Amino acid sequence: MKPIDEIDRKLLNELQVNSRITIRELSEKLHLSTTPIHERIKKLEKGGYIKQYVTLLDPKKFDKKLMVYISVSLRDHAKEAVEAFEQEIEQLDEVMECYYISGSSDFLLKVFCDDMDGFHDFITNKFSTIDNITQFYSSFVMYGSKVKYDFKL
Amino acid sequence: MKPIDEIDRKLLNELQVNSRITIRELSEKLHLSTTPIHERIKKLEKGGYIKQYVTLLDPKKFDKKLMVYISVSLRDHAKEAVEAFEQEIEQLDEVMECYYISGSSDFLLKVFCDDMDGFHDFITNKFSTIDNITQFYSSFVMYGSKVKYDFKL
DNA sequence: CGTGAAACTAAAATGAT
DNA sequence: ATCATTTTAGTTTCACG
Repeated sequence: MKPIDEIDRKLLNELQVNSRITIRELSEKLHLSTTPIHERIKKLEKGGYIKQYVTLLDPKKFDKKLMVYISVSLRDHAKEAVEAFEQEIEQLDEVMECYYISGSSDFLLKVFCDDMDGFHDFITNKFSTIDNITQFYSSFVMYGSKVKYDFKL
Repeated sequence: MKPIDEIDRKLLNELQVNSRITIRELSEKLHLSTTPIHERIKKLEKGGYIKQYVTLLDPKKFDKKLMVYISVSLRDHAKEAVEAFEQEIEQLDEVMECYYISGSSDFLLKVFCDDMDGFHDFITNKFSTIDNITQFYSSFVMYGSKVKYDFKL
């Protein structure tokens, strides 16, 4: 697909940090009428540049007070075994992100739990019942000093 | 602030996965008129339940083809030294997330770069110039088998 | 690719229950 | 706290430059 120009960049920079901005507001900020703004957004959606418009909640307001990164090592690294692991992870609501990584472990998981009791329950009753895990290491997040979702375009 | 009820939960579940949904659509899905939907959203925003409406882009479409997790160990763990490190990280556009964690390292960083050359440049010219870093370990993300931003409410 | 206006659709404010 | 209505604002399409 055709490359993105300066107007698209400005458009996306606004949308990244506020997805509920109106087309009117965007047209004023970019000094264009609403028509090209509307058409460009549709084009960027169809072209796959825009993946999703999401609402970020405050996890702590919903009792998700604990964020944990878990490094996981598997025993069997065959394609089927890895995919089976991924499918099991897919079922777990607590796992927000799961990445296949290079290095000393195989997967890195970002997990949200209510608290330590909830994490204990997650590990004993859900996570550690998954076969093919040889070992895992949990890093508890004490706080986030930087969290953003927008790229500098 | 007062607790969230079943209607708020449904509302937030819809908004989490599509922040550009209209109030009308929400009113149809929840079998309510637009007024309470509108008021509830405003209340959830003011109450801090809703943090931000963001647009997620496809990093690969913007040449951010490499995602790397970096575990960082610091030499000095005094409050001022840790805050100084955080402030340096704040300046780096490549760092999307930075967490202070428990365990064998101090910080975990999520970093996006164009490619290996870009990562090399980031490490040599930006990251490793930060004082107080004793060692760091990079895990390259080969792929994400699960990435979501919505909590099950 | 862009403008500007028309027609359509939705949001916000109001008063009533 | 919700509904029905009105007013205000935003979206979308189209003829045209």
